[in-house]
This record gives sequence, C-alpha cells and structure tokens, in this order.
Amino acid sequence: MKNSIQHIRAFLAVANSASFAKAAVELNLSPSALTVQIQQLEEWLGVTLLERSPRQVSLTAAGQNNRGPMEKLLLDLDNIVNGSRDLAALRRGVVTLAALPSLCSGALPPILKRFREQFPGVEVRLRDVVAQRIDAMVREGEVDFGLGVRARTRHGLDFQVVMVDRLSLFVPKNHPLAKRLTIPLAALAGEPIILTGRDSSVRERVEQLFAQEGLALTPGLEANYMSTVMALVRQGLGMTLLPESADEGRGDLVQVQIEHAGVNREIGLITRTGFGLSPAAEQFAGTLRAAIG
Amino acid sequence: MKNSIQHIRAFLAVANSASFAKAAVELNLSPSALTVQIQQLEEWLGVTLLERSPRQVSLTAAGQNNRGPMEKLLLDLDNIVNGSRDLAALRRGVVTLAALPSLCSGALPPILKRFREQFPGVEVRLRDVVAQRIDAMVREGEVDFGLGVRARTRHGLDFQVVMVDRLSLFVPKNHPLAKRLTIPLAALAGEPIILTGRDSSVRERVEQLFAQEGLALTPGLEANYMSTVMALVRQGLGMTLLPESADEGRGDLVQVQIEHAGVNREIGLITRTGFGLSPAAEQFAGTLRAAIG
DNA sequence: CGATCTTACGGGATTCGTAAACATA
DNA sequence: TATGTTTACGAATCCCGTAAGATCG
Repeated sequence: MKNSIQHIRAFLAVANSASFAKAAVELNLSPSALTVQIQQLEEWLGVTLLERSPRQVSLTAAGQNNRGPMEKLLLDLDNIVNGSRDLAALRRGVVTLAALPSLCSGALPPILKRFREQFPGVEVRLRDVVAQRIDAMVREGEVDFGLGVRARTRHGLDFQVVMVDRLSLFVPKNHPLAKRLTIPLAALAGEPIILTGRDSSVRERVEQLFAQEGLALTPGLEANYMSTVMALVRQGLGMTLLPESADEGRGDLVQVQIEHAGVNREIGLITRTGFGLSPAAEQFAGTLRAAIG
Repeated sequence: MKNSIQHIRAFLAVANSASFAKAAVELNLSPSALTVQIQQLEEWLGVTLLERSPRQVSLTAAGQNNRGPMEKLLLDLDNIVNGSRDLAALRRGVVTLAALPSLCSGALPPILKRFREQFPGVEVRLRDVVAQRIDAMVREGEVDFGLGVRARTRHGLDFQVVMVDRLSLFVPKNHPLAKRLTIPLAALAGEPIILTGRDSSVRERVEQLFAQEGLALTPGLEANYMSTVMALVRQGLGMTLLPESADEGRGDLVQVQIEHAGVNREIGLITRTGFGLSPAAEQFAGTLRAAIG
C-alpha cells in the first residue's frame, strides 16, 4: 500500500469531525476521494475502522484502538520533520571547527560573537590546534571544517581562502623602531626576536621567511601562547613577529609593517573533499567570509 | 509531499546498506527511482541526509539524527498494522455479549468452550442478564451483541434467529409422568409447577403460554436460579417447565415434550441496526450458528 | 576506465474530482 | 425528502523504468 501517511491523516480527520464531508474540506479533498482513502486504509489493516451512516459516523472498536497510536505516530513524524527544518533554518544545530591558535585568540572571537548573536540556537565548538592537527581532524571528520593555512598534503582536503593574515613587527611604544611605518625584513636580521612555540604555524612561517631570504634569525625569548609573547614585548623584553590580527588594541604596542611580499599568509576553510557542510557549518563559513571580505 | 512512509523506508535502506544500488534491489526499485525518492525526502525535510559519491555513501549529521527516530517510526507503524491484522485474524480481540441466564447455564457454555479452543487469543466477556436488560445493553453499545428473545421494541435493534429453544417438562425419574414421551399442555393445568423468578424470560413465557390457552397455572415453589429449580425437582418437590437445553445430563431427571406449538421460543442475535460486528464478535456469531444449525 | 549516482523522458498506474446512485432519518 | 456517503468514469497527476550523462576513484 502506498501513501499510508495520507491515509492515516484522513482517518484521524474523519474520527475528529465525525463526518466525511467536514473532514474532506479540512483535507482539501473531495468526499469521494476521502471515502476511497478510508476504504484503502481499512483494506490494508484488515479491519473496518468507521461505522458509516448518512447521519452519523462513529468509530468501531478497531478504530478506537488505532486512533491514539495513529495520532502519536503523526506527532512523532511531525517532530522528525520539524526537527530537521529547525536544523535547516539554523534554529538549532552544532558546528565544530578546528582553527589555528593565532586565529582563535585573534580574528575569530569577534566573528564568533556575531554568529552567536545571529543564531543563538546553534552551538559552536571551537578547537584551537596546530596546523597539521587541523588537517587530521578535518580528514577524520572530527570537525565540520578547519580554519588555517593551506594543507601541505592536499589529499582529500579542499582549501578555500577567506582572509589574508600579514605578519607584522610588534615593538613597545618607546622602542627605537616604534616611529617607523615600515621596515625591510633584512633590517631584522640578527635582531633577537621573541618567538612562539616550535610547532606553531607562525613560528614555522617566520623561520621559513628568514631562510628564504638567507637572513639570520636570532631567537630571543620563546613562549607557547601569543598572549604571553605580547606581554613579553610589552615589558620591553624584545620585539616579535606576529599576525597583525593578534593586536590586542591596547595601544601600548606599535605595529610596524614588514616590507616583504612573503609576510602575507592565506588563511582559509579546510574541508573534506566530497563532503558537504551542514547548514550550521555552511552558515558559519558564510559569516566568516562576510566578516573578512 | 506524498508517500512519506515509502521515502523513509528508502532512506533507511540506503543508510543500512550504505549504497543506493544495493538498497534499490532490496526495495525492488530502480536506482534512479530511489535517487528521486531520497531527493524528495531531503527537499521535504529541508536538509541533505546522505553524502553521495560513487564509491561511498555516508550519512550527514542530519541523517544520523534522523535515522533512529525514523526507524522507531516504522516500528510503531508496523505495530499498528500488525495489531489490527491480529484483531482481524482473531489472534487477539474481545467480544462482549449479553445473554439470557437460561442460555448462559444451558446451551452457551459448550459453545463458549469450543470458541475459546479455536480462538484462544480472543477474550469473551459474558453477561447474564434478563431480556429487557439485554436490549438496553445492546442499544447502549455496552456489548457487541445480545443473545435472547426478540425485542419487544425493535427500535434500533436487529434480530436474527440462531436457535429454537423448546420448553420441556422436567420431572423426577420416579414421577408418574416420567414414562410418557409427550404430554398435552392442558394436562398440566392445576398441577403445581416450580417456577423461576418473576422477571425471568422463561417465567414470562410460561405464564403467557398458559394464559393463551386459558389454562390455570398453579405456581409451586419458586427460585431465582434455574439450577436451584432443577435441584428442587430432583428432590421430588414437584415438576417444572424449562428450556430443554437446561438439562444437565445427569440422568436423574426425565424430560417430557409438551404437545403445543407455542413451546418453541426463538433465540437469536440482537444487534444494533447500522452497526457492524467486530471480527471477533462476527466469528463468535458464526460459531454460534454452526453449533446450533 | 569502471562502477555508481544523477538527469531526461516516455509509458503506465494511481488518484482525483464531477456527477449520479444509494441509504438513512 | 433532504442530507450525507458511496460508486462510476474521464482527466490529470505522479511514479517508475530505460537510457544517456556526470562524477569519483
């Protein structure tokens, strides 16, 4: 038998209104069509559900037995449908993403705030991990998508640029370089630079940059967290190279742009090839692009 | 959207086999038809349920969320269908009937026994009440049908004869009349007869019979229960007129047929006009007819 | 290049609505 | 007799299957 749900709806409509005619208009159906549907349902179940007469329509024992369970069935179905629609309409949902620590403490928080304001029903789970771990998590499906630099091994991963982060020199306000707007990368050769942890993508990028130009990178202090690095600089313990988005906006540090094309680094969405995003993840990606672009 | 159940079945089949092709053969459907059904379901719910690729079909988050509830939904539906089919197949059910006390203690028990052997899953609720109460209970729908004499007020009630009960004279074995096979009704005029209660249909019938013929009915002892009446007769305290089905088969009482057409009384099914019988009640009525006819 | 899912389109079945017949109070 | 349900039948719709197209490994 086909179209069982419609048949059950028809039966319940008749049971509620105790009339084929009323139920028919309620269902936007002709009385004859309704009659046929009830007949089919009865044939399917093997029992007569309704006691018909022109003056009165009433339920048989079998009809009374089935009325409750059928109502519950339609309720359950509605819950499934509405639940999915809520998901689609972002009234509810979960989006998990893995992002570089530099982004988590820099550009991401304001975006996250805006997203949560716009979609309060959607839970965002943010994991701050190093670049290669992002790739792994995306590949394994542990997160909906990643946010970081382009993966080295592109197997099974897609990359889509959403923003360009730029390495800047951060110095204390009273530092000799503080008054300059730009500075050549070569000028930093031999200067002690406060660096982030060895597995961080920023550290990797800085080392790569100096190596490319054949410049000597002189490590100064070293700290795992960017905020620690910033604090060290603020205390006058040296200068550092960090993404410009890391600026905490407190005004006691000065950003000096590096005169070198290589300081740009592309940050993008890392997704599994062949896998679409959930509605919530799709929307988060959209908010991301809107916020940056 | 139409035919939702089929769509859900299709989705679950794909989810289980992780393949459109395998699910298609399982559903006796062409792959293209299956594709369309999944698409319709996804459009209906507003979410994509499956992540398709030629090599691998997997569930999206929404698909995983819906899989369990949808399986439960189909299970509930199956329960409804199977429950109704059980009812129809008499693997289960209830039949309630109201019958005259004379029938309940006479012709009915062996029939009831046979029915319960044949349909052990069907519960029979037997009410022994006087004739007019039977009519009322049938009219109110308190019982599926009644078993008794034709109702005086036929409004809303149908009557269908299933057996003819005959009033017989019961006397002790050593009674002077015990050797006779038949006896004219007039021979009983003036003889003390042990009678049942004043509101019983048998009593009513006996009184009516004597009145019709202008004979004098001499009441002897009186008891409410037929079994009591029989015991009184057995003790040699008199004779009685009772339905021949009341014979308990103990051999210590002798039945003498009355030579009078009026001793036949039609016992039949009393049903509500315009109301069909439940499968269980229908079958019980059938067993009844088979046992008697 | 092979296996698999998707799109396009024609044939067939199902279902709907209109109108007439039927039944009940 | 009037209201409401059922049956009959023509018309529209929907669905399925075949075949060609697209995609990923």
